[in-house]
Amino acid sequence: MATQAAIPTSTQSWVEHTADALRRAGYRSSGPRMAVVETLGRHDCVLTAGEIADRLRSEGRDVGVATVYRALELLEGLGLLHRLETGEGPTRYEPAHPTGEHHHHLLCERCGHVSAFEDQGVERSLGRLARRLDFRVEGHDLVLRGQCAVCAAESRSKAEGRA
Amino acid sequence: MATQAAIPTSTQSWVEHTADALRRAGYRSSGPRMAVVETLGRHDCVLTAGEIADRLRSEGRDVGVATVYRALELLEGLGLLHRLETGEGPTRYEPAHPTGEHHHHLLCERCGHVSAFEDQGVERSLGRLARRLDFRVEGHDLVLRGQCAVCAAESRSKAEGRA
DNA sequence: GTTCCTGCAAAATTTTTGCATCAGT
DNA sequence: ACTGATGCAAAAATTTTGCAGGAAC
Repeated sequence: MATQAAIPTSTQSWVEHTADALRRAGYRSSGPRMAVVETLGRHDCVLTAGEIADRLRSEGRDVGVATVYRALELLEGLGLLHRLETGEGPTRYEPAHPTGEHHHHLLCERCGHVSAFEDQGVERSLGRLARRLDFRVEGHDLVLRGQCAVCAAESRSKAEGRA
Repeated sequence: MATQAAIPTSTQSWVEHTADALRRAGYRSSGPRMAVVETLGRHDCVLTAGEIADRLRSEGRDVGVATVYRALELLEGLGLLHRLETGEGPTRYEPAHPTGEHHHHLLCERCGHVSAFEDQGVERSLGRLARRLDFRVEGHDLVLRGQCAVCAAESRSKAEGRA
């Protein structure tokens, strides 16, 4: 029920869907803008604005940071991206799938690693909750904080060593 | 089950509990530090570092921003504060109650207002989920995004006016 | 040919840090 | 007294903005 495995992202289709959505909304599919979209589409994990700019630079496709930020802002406004803030470091972004299918995140507070999971039980609870609140719920963000398996094992063995 | 009413915060006791926890952890209960704690304790809603500094200044108790940030960092590290990032504006903080009792937030994306709610159904789902993951879950953050009742009413009446 | 988009660089915002001085225990 | 905490101011890190030139439609 709760999957922690790689989430199938059918990258290509999100990039295509995004290009369509931009055109339909009257925006241009310029080179730099699509370079940002393609970079996001190639990674199922979250990326920061800086990381996107760096990756593009290392591919020889220099795109100014301002352009990256503007593209991210536009895409998020169109519901094509999800934003994730973990409290450490800059804001991260990842593709939002048109199916409404989405996942949430596990943040390891020791190593900073972010991974994804899905859980239908939680989604159902959130759906029921949304119907009860005097608030028009349009989306939700959920982050579980703690220690990933690797770090948990490390801190366990350290504790044993000390004992 | 889902409460959106004011959450009883028994302010005084959190401030006292925090002073104790600081002392027990070997930290000093200095004037500026406790001024930050008391400001947080007087508000059940979230506050930013800047807001805390401003409130203190307007009370005549000037505390440097650096001190506010250092106090917030310390308190969060001791589990005495929760941190909330909404993606708009600076990080917000609020008291974390020693009972483990906690709430989550509703963020209105139109007016930026943040309110709180509790829901046992969601908490139970999250508990079940945590047991299934290969991850040592120590806490969770949940933000529901959308429109508050006021903004939803406004956008509804605007739509009618246009029709 | 328009109009939107980009890149650069400067500015704004938020948070962190170094260091001399001060206060809590 | 000792040691940690503060305040200031400078720096770092992240994001936004103005504007002249360039690219998409």
